[in-house]
Amino acid sequence: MGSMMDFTKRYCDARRSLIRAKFKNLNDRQVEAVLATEGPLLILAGAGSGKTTVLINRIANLLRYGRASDSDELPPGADEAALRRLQAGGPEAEALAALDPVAPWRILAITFTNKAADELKARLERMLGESANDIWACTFHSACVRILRRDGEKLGYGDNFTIYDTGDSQSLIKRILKDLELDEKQFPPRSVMSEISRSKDARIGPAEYLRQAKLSNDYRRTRIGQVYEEYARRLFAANALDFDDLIACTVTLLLEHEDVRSYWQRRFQYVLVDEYQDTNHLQYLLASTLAGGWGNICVVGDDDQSIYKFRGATIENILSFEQQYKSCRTIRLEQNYRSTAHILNAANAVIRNNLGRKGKELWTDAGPGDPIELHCADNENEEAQYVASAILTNFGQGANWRDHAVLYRMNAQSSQLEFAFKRSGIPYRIVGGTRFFDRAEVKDMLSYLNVIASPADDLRLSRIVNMPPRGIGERSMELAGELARQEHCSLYEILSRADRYPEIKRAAPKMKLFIQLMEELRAFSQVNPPDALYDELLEKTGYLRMLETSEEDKDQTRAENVKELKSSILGYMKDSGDTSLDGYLANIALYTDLDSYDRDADSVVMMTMHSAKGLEFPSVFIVGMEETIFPGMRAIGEPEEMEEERRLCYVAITRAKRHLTLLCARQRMLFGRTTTNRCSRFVDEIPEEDIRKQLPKGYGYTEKRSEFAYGWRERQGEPSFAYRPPQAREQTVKPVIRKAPTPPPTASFAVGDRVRHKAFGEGRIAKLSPMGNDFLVEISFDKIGSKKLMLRAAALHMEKL
DNA sequence: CGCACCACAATTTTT
DNA sequence: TTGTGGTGCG
Repeated sequence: MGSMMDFTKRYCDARRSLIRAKFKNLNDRQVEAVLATEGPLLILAGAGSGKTTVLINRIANLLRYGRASDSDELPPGADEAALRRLQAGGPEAEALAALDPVAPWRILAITFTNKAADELKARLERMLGESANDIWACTFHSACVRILRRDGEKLGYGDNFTIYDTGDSQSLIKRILKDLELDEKQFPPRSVMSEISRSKDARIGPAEYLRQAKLSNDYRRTRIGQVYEEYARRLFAANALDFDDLIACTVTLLLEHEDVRSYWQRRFQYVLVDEYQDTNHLQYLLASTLAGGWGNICVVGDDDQSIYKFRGATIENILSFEQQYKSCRTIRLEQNYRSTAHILNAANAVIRNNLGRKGKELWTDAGPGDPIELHCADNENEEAQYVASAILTNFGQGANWRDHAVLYRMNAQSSQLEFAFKRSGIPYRIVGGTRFFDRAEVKDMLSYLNVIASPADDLRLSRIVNMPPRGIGERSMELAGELARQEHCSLYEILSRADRYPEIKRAAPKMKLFIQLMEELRAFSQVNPPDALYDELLEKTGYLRMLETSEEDKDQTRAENVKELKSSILGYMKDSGDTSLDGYLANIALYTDLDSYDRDADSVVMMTMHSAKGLEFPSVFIVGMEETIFPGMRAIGEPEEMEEERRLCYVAITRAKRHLTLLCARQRMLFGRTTTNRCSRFVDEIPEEDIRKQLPKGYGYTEKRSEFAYGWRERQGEPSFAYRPPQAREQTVKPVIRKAPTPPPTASFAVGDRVRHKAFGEGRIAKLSPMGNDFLVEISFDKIGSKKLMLRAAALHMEKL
C-alpha cells in the first residue's frame, strides 16, 4: 500500500516538474497561479505584474495538461514504465503528464473591454494556434449577447433584439419624463438612470421597486418607479435591451431556466474573470453562476485599481471573494515588470493611505531609475507649454511621440494641451472624450440603419423622423405617440397610415413621404449589402447634402464623420465576412472608441486617467495635480470618494515605465473661472526621496532644468539593488526666478533664415504670416519635411544659425 | 414648424 | 470655455 502511495507521489512529482519547466520564464508566484487549476482562485495582480501573461499561460496549461498540475490523481495506465518515460522527457512525456486536457470551448475568459478581449484572443492564438479560436474570450456583454441570442426567446425577446447604448437609454428616459410630466430639474435623467441601473444590479424589477416605494410612502421613488416601469415596457416593446439588461436578463435566464443553466454550467469547465475589481453585483452573479457547475472560478484583479465605483462596480466583490468561496486560494502578484523603483515607491506610498484594501506592495529589480518630477506652473497654459517642451526635448533625443502620454482628471483639461501641441508641431491623439459613435450625426445615421432593420424601434425612429427637417414637428410626433400607445402598435405603423387619423392629418402627407422613403430603403437593403445601403441612405435622405452645404465649420467635421462611418461598415464586412445589416448593427452596439485606439500611430496620447487603465508608456505626464481638480472637489471631505481618487492616482502613477512628471498650476482657468489651488495632497504622499520638486518660492518658480530632467537613454553603472535616496534636494532651496514673459518673437527670425530646432533638427524658414498676436511659421526641415508652427512656441526650442 | 438667441451647468464612463 | 436645451418670434 505504502509503495502505491509512494508511486503516486513520484509520478505526480515528475509530472509537476515537467509542467513547471514549461513555464520557467514566469516567476514563482506566476507559476503558482498558472498551475492552480482546480477550485476557486483569487489572483491579486498589482499593476504591471504580468497578469495577462498569467491568464494566457493558465489557459495554455489547461489545454495541454488539464488538471495534472493541481491533482494527485494518476492517469489511467500509469505504471513504472510510464513514469520512466515521463521522467525521460521527450514528446511521449507530454501525453503522460496530461490529465484530462481541457477542450478549448470549455473555457470562458471574461474581460471588460473589447480591446482586452481582442488582445487576449490574439495572444492565445499566437501561443496555441488555431485551437485558441474556440476559447470563449469575450466581454461580459458579448458573452451575454451570445447566450441571449440562443435562448433569449425564453424571456420573450426575439433573437434579433437590438441593444440600446447609454445615449439611447438617456433619450428614452427623457422622453418618458416628458410623457409623465416630470420636471428634469427635479428628476435629472442621469440620476434616474443610475437609480434604475442600481435596481437592475440588485435584481429589483419595476414592480418590486414600485411596491417598495409605495410602502415607504416615498413620492420621489414612486415617480422614479413609474419611469422605470415605462422604461422597461418601451424597451421590451422595441425588442431592445440596454447594457444592464444584457447582463440582468442573462442572469435571470440562467437562474430561472434550469435547462439553460445546466447547459452552460456543464459546458464551462473553467471560468476566468479579468479586472474583477470592476465587476458589479450582477456580473458577480453571472460569473459565479456560469462557474457553478464545475466550481472552477478564477478571478484576477487589483483592489487598488478599482476606479469605477460610480458605474456600479463594487470593490466588495474582490474584498469578499475569500468569504464567498471558503476553499479559495489567494495568490498575490507583486513583482512589477513595468516601472522603475522611484515610480513604484511613489505608487506604494500613495496607495498605503487607503484603509479599505487587501494590502500589496509592488517591487521591482529594475533599479531606481529617474526620480519623479514635479513642476509647478503659473497657470494651465504654461503647464501645457512645459509638457510640450519636455516632449520636444525627448523627441530630439530619439524618443518616439508615442512613448508619451498626458493624463488628466477631466476631459475639459485637454484643450490647453491641444493648443500647446498644435503650436509646437507635436502630433497628438485624444483617446476618449466624445466618442465617435456617440456623435449626434453618427447616431443619426445608425438610427436610420436601425429603423431600416427593425421599424418597431420607436426611439430611433423619433430621432430621425425630422432629421434633416421634413416638416414633421414634435407636436405631430407626440400625437402619433399617443395613438401608438392606444393601438398597441409602433410609431412606424401609425405614420404609415397617418391619413386615417384626424389628429395628425396636417402632417400626414409628410409622414407618408417619410415612410415611403424608409420603405424604399428597406427594399433596397433586402437585396444590397450594408455599404451600398449606406450610400443610398446618404443620397436619399439628403443628410450628407444638408451638412455639406452648411456654412458652419462644425458641419464639415460632421460630414466627415458621416462619411467615416462607411469605413466602419466596410471594416466590419471585411473582418467578419458578414454582409448582413443586422450583423453590423449588433457588432456596433458593443463597440467603443477605445477599441480603435491604435498604438502604432506615432503620436502623443492624451486621455483621462480612467481611460489609461491597462496601458503603459515610457514617459507619463499627469497634469492638474491640484486640490479640487485631483482630488476633485466632490471627493474632498468624503473619505470613500477620496479613496477612489487615490486609487485613480495609483493607476495613473503606475502607467509610467521610466519617466513620470507631475504638474500643477498655481492658477487655473477652468469652465471660464480662474481659481487658485494648492498642490494635490497626493503629491505630499510621495516620499521626498522619490520626487524632485520645482516649487514656487516666494514670487516666481524654479527655472526649468531640462539638463537633468530627461536623460532618455539608460544610464550605465547605476546600482540596481537596494535603492538609496540621492543627495538632499537643494534645488528647491535656491530657486531661480523666472525671466519676464517671452518677448515678441519676430525680431529674430525672417523668411530664408536657417534654424536649428531641438526636436526637428535643421531647416529653413519658408514662410511667416501673422496670426493673432503671434506668427505662423512654416519651416522646411531637412530631415522631416515641412512643418507649421506658432513662432512664439517654436522660438523657445530653436536658434538661428 | 424652424430658426435664432440666451441661460445654464459642466467628473470620471470598460459595455 | 464649451455644449446643450428652452423660449420666442417670423
